[in-house]
Amino acid sequence: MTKRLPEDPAKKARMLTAAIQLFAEQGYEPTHVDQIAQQAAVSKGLVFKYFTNKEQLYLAALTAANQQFMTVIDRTVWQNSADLSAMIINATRYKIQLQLQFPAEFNLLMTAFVHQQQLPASSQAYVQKMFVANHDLTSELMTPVVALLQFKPGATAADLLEVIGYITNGYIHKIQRYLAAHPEITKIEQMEPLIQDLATKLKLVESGFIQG
Amino acid sequence: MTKRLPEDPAKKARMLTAAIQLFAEQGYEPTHVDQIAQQAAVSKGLVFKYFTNKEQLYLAALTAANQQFMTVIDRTVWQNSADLSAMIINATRYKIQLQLQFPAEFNLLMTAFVHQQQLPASSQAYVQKMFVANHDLTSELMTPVVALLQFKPGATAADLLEVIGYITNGYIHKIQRYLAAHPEITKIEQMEPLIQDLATKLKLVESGFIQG
Amino acid sequence: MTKRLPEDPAKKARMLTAAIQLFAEQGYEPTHVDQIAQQAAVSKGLVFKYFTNKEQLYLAALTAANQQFMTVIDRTVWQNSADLSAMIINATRYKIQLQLQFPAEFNLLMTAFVHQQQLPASSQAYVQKMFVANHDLTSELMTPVVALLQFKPGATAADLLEVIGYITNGYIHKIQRYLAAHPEITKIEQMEPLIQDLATKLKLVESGFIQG
Amino acid sequence: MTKRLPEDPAKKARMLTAAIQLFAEQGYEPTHVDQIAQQAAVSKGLVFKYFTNKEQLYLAALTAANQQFMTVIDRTVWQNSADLSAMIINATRYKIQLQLQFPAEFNLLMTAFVHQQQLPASSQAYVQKMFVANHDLTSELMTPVVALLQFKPGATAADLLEVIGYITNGYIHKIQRYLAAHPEITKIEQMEPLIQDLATKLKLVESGFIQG
DNA sequence: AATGAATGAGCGTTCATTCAT
DNA sequence: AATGAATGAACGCTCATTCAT
Repeated sequence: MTKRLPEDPAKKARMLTAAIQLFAEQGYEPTHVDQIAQQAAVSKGLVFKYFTNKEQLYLAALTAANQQFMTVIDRTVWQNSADLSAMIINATRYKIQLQLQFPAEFNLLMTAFVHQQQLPASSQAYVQKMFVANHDLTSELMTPVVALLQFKPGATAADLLEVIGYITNGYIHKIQRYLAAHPEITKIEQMEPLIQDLATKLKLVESGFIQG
Repeated sequence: MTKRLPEDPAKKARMLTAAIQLFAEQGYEPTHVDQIAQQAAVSKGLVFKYFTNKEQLYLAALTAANQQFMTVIDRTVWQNSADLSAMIINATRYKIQLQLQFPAEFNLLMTAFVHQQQLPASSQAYVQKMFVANHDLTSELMTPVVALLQFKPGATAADLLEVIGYITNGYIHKIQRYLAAHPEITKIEQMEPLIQDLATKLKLVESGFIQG
Repeated sequence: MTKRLPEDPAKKARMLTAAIQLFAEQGYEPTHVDQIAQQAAVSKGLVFKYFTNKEQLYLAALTAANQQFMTVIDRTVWQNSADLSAMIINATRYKIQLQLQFPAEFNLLMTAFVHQQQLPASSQAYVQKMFVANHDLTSELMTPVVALLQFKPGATAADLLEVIGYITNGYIHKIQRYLAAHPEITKIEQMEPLIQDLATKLKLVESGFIQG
Repeated sequence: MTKRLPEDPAKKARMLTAAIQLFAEQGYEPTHVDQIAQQAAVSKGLVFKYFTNKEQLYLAALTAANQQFMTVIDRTVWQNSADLSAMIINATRYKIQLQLQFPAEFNLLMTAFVHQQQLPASSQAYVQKMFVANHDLTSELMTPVVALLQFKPGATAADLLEVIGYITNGYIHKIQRYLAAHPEITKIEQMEPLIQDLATKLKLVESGFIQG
């Protein structure tokens, strides 16, 4: 309803791109608005006109990064999988692909949780909500696949999802560290060994590590 | 009566306590030396006399928090366990106890990794080393127990340790969030349901979630 | 109306003027950037934007003061002189004129040597070079005149130049002290007695004080 | 009349020695009371008890350095000279000896004039007076010798004394720079060439540089 | 008398934010 | 709308001075 200010979308996009990259690389405090403006090839004043203050800019960067993934995401990756392990492998492979494609956005979201405490309370709630939504989406996509499984007595779908969540989360961090240490990697194929390793582990979680 | 010492241990302790708490709550950059001095009820000058500069103070806080746990830690918790799950449960219960007893120290160490990039390079190396040492200690304590297990074909002790690492790590964060949201909890007994839940999950990882 | 320039020359000039005056009056350490900003009627931040730090500001003040004289200096004063005494008198009269015209600049340069040891090493080199250049210029201007003189046995042009250097140097200080004590003096004519006195002395040095 | 506080003369002397050396080496501002106390092997508190504040300490150091020379000075050096040049040479040689013997004191007095402006007005007056007294002493010692000279028409004893003052002053600075650059020099004999050079110049001033 | 731990005003410097153009 | 010069609060840190012991 409220008439939006006429904003140049190209400039706004450049600012967000710069913000995403620099906040992801350096964190919240060490990134200066000056830097972002310069990298976006706009004036500092315009950054404040479009985003009010540094905190809002950070939040906008976070939202944009999240949107990036939400827009691009291909749900069929989750849906067209034979079984749970295959699904997770597909999903992980897909995430790595996204990470290779949008490294700055990916990094920003990964570090966002951590920087929450450095932001005013109001922002923290927003970040929180975003992550909950992400988590819910993943659950939603996984639930139908898990529902088909035949669980042992005492085991539940929720338990398995939670455990898988911890493992994949840990693995994503491992991969991120690996990619950061090996910037020459640009193709998903080069990550295949790690993906297969994760597959093995997930299979073992399904069927059990221990003889008996 | 009390002889004035070159370094008053009471004051130094107050400064470290304040530093641990504030760095843990707010992170490195947003915490100001003034704040720490005020909370420790000493002058700003004294903080610099005792710790040279803000970076060293952070490092000292980190070291003190780490020492706290290293000193107090009871290795028998790991060693006197019937099986792997029992061991991890004992360890987790023990960690929760420490977290309840030294919440600020615990939080500081948990966030230290994350703040690494915001610290000068020299500090990063120190933090890194500390965490490697911690990880090595855990591995050392766990290895003998895992060695006794009978693994299924294709499963290895290393795989299991890695997976367990991800799960317990995720669980520790879950518990930390839970405790932060429920400050009324002061006794380990109140956390018993969560611990039992973790136990169930670990058992399932050992034996498998899926029928057949 | 006035276009806002990246560096407002009026402001920069005000800062330099203030810096020259205050550094000259008080020396390097006792002069505070706050003071300079206030006297120049700009914010402290702007001083740093224009001059990076206090040391560079001092150097800029020094350079500006030096430039002032280099630009204004009229070499014909040295060149169109009948003999050595006349030349030195002309030069001295000219220096007094400059001192009356740019007292702060003059004072700053006079005290610069002395403050060298209180400046960071990098600045010392610069100051040193500036003074050597000044000395070289004076020598260059004087050499042709001295070369025409008929020296007594045992006397050399170099000796005479050195002695004259000590005397004029001492005299310049004397005049500077005199002007500082008599701020009502604004015209070179009022200094004529001192100049004539110096002329007499230089003549005596040429021909000798002592009978026989 | 007023009962003096019981002061330990040995400690006071150590403080003054340290103050003289450090103020001479580093100047007023860059020298810290901490440093002086440490070098004097007394507590910082005692320095303030004995000298009230840093400024008074500086003044005391100056006075002590001056006293050092006043006490030690051998007036016969001036008095037992055949003629003016001999007298000045003797005096200069003597000053160099003092400079070698009490380098810190000598340096402090040489730089005092310059640091005057960095001290509060009250101190400046004191320093001023000290230098005037020194000058008067030199004049008093020289006057009888100069009085014996047979001056050319237009030349006066006062003129000659002034000119000689400038030259010797310039020369003392030259020697001081030379000694600072050649710390291996410890004996007056090593300075003899410079002294002879000065002698030559003074003779030339007496009799004139120029033929005819 | 003597100490040196403790203080805090004040320094140089940074950077988010404002505003004249 | 867009700029970037200008601001000033706030930071980390120093050091003359004080005062409990």
